[in-house]
Amino acid sequence: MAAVIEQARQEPQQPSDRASTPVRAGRRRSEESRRAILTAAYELLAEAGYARLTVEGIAARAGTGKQTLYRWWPGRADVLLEAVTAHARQHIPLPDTGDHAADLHAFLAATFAAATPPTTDALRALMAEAQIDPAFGERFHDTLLRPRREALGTLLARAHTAGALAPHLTPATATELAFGLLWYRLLATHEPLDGQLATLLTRTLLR
Amino acid sequence: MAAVIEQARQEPQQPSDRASTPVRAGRRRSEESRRAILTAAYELLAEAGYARLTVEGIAARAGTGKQTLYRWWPGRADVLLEAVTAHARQHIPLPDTGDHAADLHAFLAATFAAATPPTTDALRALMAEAQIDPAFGERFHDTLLRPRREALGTLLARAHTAGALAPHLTPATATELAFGLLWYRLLATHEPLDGQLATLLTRTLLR
Amino acid sequence: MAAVIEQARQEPQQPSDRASTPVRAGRRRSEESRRAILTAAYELLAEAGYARLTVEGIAARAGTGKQTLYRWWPGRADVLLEAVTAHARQHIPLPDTGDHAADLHAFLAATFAAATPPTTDALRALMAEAQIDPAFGERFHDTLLRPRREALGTLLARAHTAGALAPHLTPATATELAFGLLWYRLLATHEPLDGQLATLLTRTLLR
Amino acid sequence: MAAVIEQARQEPQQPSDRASTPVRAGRRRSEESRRAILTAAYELLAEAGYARLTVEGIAARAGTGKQTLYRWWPGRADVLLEAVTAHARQHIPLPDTGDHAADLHAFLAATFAAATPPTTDALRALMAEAQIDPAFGERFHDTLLRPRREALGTLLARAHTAGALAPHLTPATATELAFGLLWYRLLATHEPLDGQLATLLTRTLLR
DNA sequence: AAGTAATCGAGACGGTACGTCTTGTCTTGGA
DNA sequence: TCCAAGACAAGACGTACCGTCTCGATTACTT
Repeated sequence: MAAVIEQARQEPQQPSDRASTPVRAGRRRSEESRRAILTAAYELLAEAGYARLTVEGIAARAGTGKQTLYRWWPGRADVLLEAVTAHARQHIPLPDTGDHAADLHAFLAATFAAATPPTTDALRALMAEAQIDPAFGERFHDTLLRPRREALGTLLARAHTAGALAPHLTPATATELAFGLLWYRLLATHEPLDGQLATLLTRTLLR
Repeated sequence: MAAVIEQARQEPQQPSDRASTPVRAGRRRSEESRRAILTAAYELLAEAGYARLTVEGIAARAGTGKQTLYRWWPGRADVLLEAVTAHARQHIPLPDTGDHAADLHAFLAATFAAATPPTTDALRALMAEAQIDPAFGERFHDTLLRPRREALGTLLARAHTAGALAPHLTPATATELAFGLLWYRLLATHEPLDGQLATLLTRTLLR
Repeated sequence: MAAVIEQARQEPQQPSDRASTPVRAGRRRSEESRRAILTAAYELLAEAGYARLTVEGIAARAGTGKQTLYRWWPGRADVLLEAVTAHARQHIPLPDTGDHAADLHAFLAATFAAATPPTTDALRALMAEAQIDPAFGERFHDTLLRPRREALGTLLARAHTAGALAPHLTPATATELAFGLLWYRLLATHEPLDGQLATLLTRTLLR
Repeated sequence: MAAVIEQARQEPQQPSDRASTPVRAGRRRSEESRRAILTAAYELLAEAGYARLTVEGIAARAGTGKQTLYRWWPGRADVLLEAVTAHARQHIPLPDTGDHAADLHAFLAATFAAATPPTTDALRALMAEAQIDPAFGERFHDTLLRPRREALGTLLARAHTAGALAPHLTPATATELAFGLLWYRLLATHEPLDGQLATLLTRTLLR
């Protein structure tokens, strides 16, 4: 868990940066506190669930003040979002081998592989919060949902151009079918997502 | 809105009944309060969103005490669930004309037609709450999700038996694809669900 | 300590009453919580001093919620004020024997006797808060200071009418001299107030 | 206001000095920051009252860092104390003309004259803080209260030696009566202190 | 008609977390 | 060594709701 989060921030990503003044006075943001908060949030979510995940609890577990959390994130959901995106970054490549079916299958398999127990809890919480807090919903969309949707859309557009897409489907709807299935399993049935399902989806979406 | 809710309870449905003692002494449940609470919850959701929908607010708007709400529902989400199911009941028939494609299309079109603005807000809130409160999640599942999934499953099983299902698909996965698309649009993209989409789905899921 | 506070409220005094509606619905104010809060405040003041006397601490010690305190008092200072006035009520009679010197001495001696260690801490805190929060200052004035000033003023007015007041003095200034000495000792020198001082004041203020 | 404070520091007074090393390396204390802090504190007190006078507010108004304030003063009260003593220094002479009544009256009149609106707010705040923070109370006592009490004590001791004190009074109690009246007016009644009152006090304390 | 029993609106209760504010300390880069 | 800037841990503030618990009043069924 900690290991995962420590990997984030390799490239100076500045997830919630403030200004662009090149030289600034004053103490700099504590990278240690940032990581402690992300880790604490992730751990507490696993232990107690999102309903009992509180800003106070995160700060206490992380050994920081609440103000430090509020200074850098709007609330608990954004902390979780950063933790998840930091984690998920490496796992979503965009294969382009020329074999559309292989590419699609690889993408789906990688996506499904990233949606496993520690992360699924966070994803479900984030999607829930996105419904409740529209402002967070937009950030969630921009940060997590859209990039993945666009990646798959690009992949499927290539297939479409090559005439490989199943009849009647557009890249957009095919994307929605794929992610719809993913999220429906996460949110509604809680069934696992495996390679077999990736195969089935590949066959259904392509000719 | 109020009209919709007033229609519910035609058959004595006892949404959250207590015991089965046939005759009991004492004052009987106030139907007026029940309706006022359902209406107030629905209105407040539309006005302020789920984040600001509170038990206190509902009771105040309905002109009842909080205890009256807690006596008959576990919490705000269950009030909303009853309001939605009362509304949605009439709209989900299970057509069986022999024409699988027509049946499926009719089912999907009816389902999509029910998922329109006043209701979609409630559905999104309910799905969110189901992620946060697992106990409610089960009730949500049993009351709303499963019945619809089973209806579509039955319909698609008939098609499957007749060999009309698209290759590789089982009735279960086809159901997930359909509802996955529905919920993905509700939760993630907020795009409308129209008859055209029902046609596309029908063509994709059937041969 | 507790004993003192329990004596308060003998006559239904209703220190911070709300409305005058004779019949009210709803649960009634908990006398137990009220007493627990007054006692907790008094004890914590003695143990930790006014600087560390917090609303949270009082509520925690009293075993009540913070809201219960805020429902009935504006803040910690008003709790202390009620505790002190409940305590001090019995100790301030207004003697009228005809012997002005004896009356004055009795009044001062009783006043000084009430200003002893457990109470003095509270009085100093109240006077301090009165300087910092003008709104509380007015309540402090109306509840505690003025009644005592008026009592002594009445006593000294009788002496004045009988020509017993020291030359140049009015009842008002004589009152200010007496209470000025009292408060100066409480706030500035922390010297004790004894019967000897009452005698000296009596001789100085009367002929 | 600013003018008053700028006059302070004529003799190098070092209000809260550190060590006695005569010559030290490094940047020297900024007299500009010191004055800005004193002025800002005084202004903010007048504008917002002691309750809203914060270290952060003072530093922001003064254009300094908080650390600069904490480096030279223990807290906001000590800043105010320095501002007041700087102001009050010139106004309290110790007359000795041989005419005890004239001397006393002059002393009282000068003292009362110094206790006027801009300063009274600070005095009331200081006396309040002295009750709440005992450590500051001692500094307040040593810096402001005792010197004045000793001055008046000295004056009255001369009168006592000459047999001019009112019967039963000692220089100490007479001093307490005078300052008690002063502070009671400042803290409790907020009535002004005028020359007439000085006359009355002179007549009461002397034969 | 009297008694019993459950519901109702009202609202106080003990809790918990919120998001903000301020404290006093620490860490920067510059003077 | 000091300074302005500003992040930090800590902790209290006053508020908002939660779900529970009295209350007196009302409404039904049972005797």
